[in-house]
Amino acid sequence: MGRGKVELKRIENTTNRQVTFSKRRNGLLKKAFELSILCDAEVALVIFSATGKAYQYASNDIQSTISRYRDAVGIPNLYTQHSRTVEFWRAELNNLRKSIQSLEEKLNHLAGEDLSSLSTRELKQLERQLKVGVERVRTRKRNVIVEHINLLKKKQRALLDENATLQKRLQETGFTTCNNMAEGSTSGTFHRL
Amino acid sequence: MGRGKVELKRIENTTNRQVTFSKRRNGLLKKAFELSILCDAEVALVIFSATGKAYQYASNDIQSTISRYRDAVGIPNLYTQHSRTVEFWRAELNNLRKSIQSLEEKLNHLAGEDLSSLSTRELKQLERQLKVGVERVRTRKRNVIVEHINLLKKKQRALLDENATLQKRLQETGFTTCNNMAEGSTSGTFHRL
DNA sequence: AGCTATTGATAAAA
DNA sequence: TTTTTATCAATAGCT
Repeated sequence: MGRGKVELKRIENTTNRQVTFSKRRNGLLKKAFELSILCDAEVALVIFSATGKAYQYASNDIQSTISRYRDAVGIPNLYTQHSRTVEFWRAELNNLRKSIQSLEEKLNHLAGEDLSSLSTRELKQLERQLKVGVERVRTRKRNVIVEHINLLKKKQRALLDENATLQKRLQETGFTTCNNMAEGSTSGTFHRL
Repeated sequence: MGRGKVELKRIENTTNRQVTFSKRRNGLLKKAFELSILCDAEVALVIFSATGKAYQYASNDIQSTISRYRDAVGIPNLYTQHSRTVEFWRAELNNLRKSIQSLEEKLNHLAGEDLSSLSTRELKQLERQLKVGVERVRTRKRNVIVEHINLLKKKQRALLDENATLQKRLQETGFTTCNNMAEGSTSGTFHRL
């Protein structure tokens, strides 16, 4: 069609190519439209020019037609994939929620709450567990206090040493000093235990 | 083109419609192909017949062309939406995991483990909490035992009543019986407390 | 599925 | 670009 046949290859002349694109594009869009009307077909057509401009015709809706096409061809629909992923995450969340519920129940039991569901046997075990916990906490508390005391003792000893050294120096430099000068000294402070 | 003009409306004659569909479909596919070659264009074409059969031409790849089209038109890409959803779920999961971690830490503390991070003040509080727990569990245990005892007493009383009634009936029917016949009776059993 | 008379599309030119 | 026009291509109605 036209004043001469055209080879089926890229039209090298830029102007020609662009003109032909414009005409044929319109023709294609028109024919797509006609096909959908005349034959009751669902058509979706997308064209990008070489320069990147987009043209489109869709008898219904591009998204839905493409989606239908994917289903027809058996390509897993993104929506399907999406919902599967969501299902997966939902299951994960449920698992974690259950874990949390279980942990909270245990915590409640240890706090002495919601015990009505427990048997005598379970109550005994719970009591034992709590006793162990109390004992360990007490032990730890004792240790902490002992450590603290030891630390303070160490500091005290260091300060005493320092005091002795300072007194000694003062005596060596010829000054006499009374014992209570150590208190309020700028080079060291006695901490009360 | 053809022996007569055609109105732009659905062809009512089914055979005609199907034949026309076949012809025009091929024409459309051919023209789509020619456009992509002659003018260096990117073309994607999807056709569904009225009967649901799918036909397609794509100079490059349907998926990529459609994706490009979406970008061009500014429709948020499904992939983007998808990854956003995933991000959302991931955040939810992380929150729950943190909750679980926190609960487990508390449980550990109540079990007297991993106490090194606790201050003296916190240790004191923990001990108090455990003591409260123990006390409540003991109370519950006591209550359970008391309830159990009460239940058994009630049963015993019922059985004693039954025995008395039975003895009375036996005496009324003229039989004499000794007391220990009640034990091993088929109508009632003494449960040991 | 072929065959043509016709109509429709479009290449080249303006 | 769009219009014109000469040609070629597509296809409607028949077989």
